[in-house]
Amino acid sequence: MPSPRVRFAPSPTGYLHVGGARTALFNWLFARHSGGTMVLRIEDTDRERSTEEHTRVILDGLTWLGLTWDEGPYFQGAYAARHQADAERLLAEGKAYRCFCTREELDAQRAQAEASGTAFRYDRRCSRLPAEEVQRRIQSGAPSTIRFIVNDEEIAWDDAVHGRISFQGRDLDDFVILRSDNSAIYNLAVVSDDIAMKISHVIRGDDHISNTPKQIGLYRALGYQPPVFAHVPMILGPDGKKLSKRHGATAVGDYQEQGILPLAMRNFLALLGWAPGGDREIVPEDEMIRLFTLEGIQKKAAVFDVTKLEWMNGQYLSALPADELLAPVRRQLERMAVSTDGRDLRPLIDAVKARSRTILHVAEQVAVRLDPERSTLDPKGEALIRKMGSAFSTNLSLATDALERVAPAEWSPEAVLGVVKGVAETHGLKLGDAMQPIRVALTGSTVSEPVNELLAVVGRDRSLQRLRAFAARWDGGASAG
RNA sequence: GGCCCCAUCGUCUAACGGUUAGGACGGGACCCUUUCAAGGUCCAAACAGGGGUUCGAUUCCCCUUGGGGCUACCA
Repeated sequence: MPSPRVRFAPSPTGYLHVGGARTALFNWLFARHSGGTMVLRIEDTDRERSTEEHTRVILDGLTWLGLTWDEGPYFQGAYAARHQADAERLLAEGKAYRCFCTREELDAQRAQAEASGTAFRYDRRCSRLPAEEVQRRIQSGAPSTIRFIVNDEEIAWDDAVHGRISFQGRDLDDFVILRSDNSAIYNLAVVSDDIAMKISHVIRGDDHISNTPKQIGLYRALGYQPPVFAHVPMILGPDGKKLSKRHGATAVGDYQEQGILPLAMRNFLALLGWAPGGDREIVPEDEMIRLFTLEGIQKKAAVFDVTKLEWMNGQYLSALPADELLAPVRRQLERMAVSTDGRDLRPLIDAVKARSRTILHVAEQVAVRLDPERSTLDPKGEALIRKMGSAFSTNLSLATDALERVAPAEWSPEAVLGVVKGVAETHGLKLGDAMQPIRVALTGSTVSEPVNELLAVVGRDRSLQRLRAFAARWDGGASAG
């Protein structure tokens, strides 16, 4: 068996959406698993809506996800001549005919059909035009399209994910394959290109199922064997509707922006509609490739759960060494206009990554450790201050006084821990009542790495300065603020 | 409306005729840490309904219901 050839064929009329990204991922996994070839084809035949900007964003998105292609990108627009030739060949062979119906006439027929409650099908009136009449109209300059003749017979195929799917020709109508400006309609362009590019497996979204019988008709009329079709389920929003802009972030770039790691995104997407079997959740690339099969793809549409994506991202974040997080965190800090003063960020990243779900979150926390003045008081921090009342600033001052006596050279997690413990003992405080105010003062939050490590990573001078200022601000309890 | 696809916890899924229907996210409880997380343990949570087939159906078939997609000189 020759090695499979697959393609990912986005149209550059929008950004790379998560649904498209997952289709690309499945194509890629299939190609890598089977030792096949992945072709990238940009379907830019909709001139009105296609832009170079979109093309670039789609390519960037695929690259970001690590979905490398072996051929292309090819641009469908370059093959207009072949598309037209294929249409004219079908015309010459009597498998298609010229249609002179105008858009207005067709709209009227459609409206009429709807009014009478019947399904609209093109009534083939132009197929009955005598040859001389067709010639006369062409001569007179009347615009025309080319329609493909759909025979009244069953068109079925064995879908690699759905099994057998069958349509009746009579339910389809003679669809247009070539516009009056001689440009090809999607269904023709795709088939013509897939034939030319020797595509053996068409892996695409479920929403193309109803196009498939038309395309199979075209393959046969053109004299070629249809490829294997695999229709992968849609990705839905939390409300169960097709994922769209109104659901918020749907473009791959949005998640990149939000600090999701490409490996996490790819892992998450792979598990949407496919499972490696067993209880696996975090699946490394080589395993994913080894285990992937079209038969393993789910038939049911899947809801995109951002919370689980973020959990998964957190898993990758915790597992990755600070070295590998350095670049994206730096980039984010730059965006936030945070100066790093040439400091080695790795210890700071290590301090916070286990408690973070996104790069954004890591960067924010790193920024706070670089300069506690950047911290903002979160609701839990505020609640703690309120709950402790005047004890908050009292305990904070007590701890600060003691910490001040630690020499700069001695400032370490161990030393600092000993000091705070000492304060708690001397004044009969629970350790938490001494620790938590420090945490809130330094981070604005009740969640962070162990407080002694936090103090160490922030540094002596910055810590003491911030602690003093914070104690003063909340002197006398929450009423002060 | 017509055609097509789909149906296991709220969500992602495992199960390929015989299981106390498993795991993960999220939720709850507890443990651990003389601090918060993280981590660990446990709990609640599903086979849409009805007919068949079968010794036996979540699993195979049919119907109903529900959801989704398509129905352009868009892709």
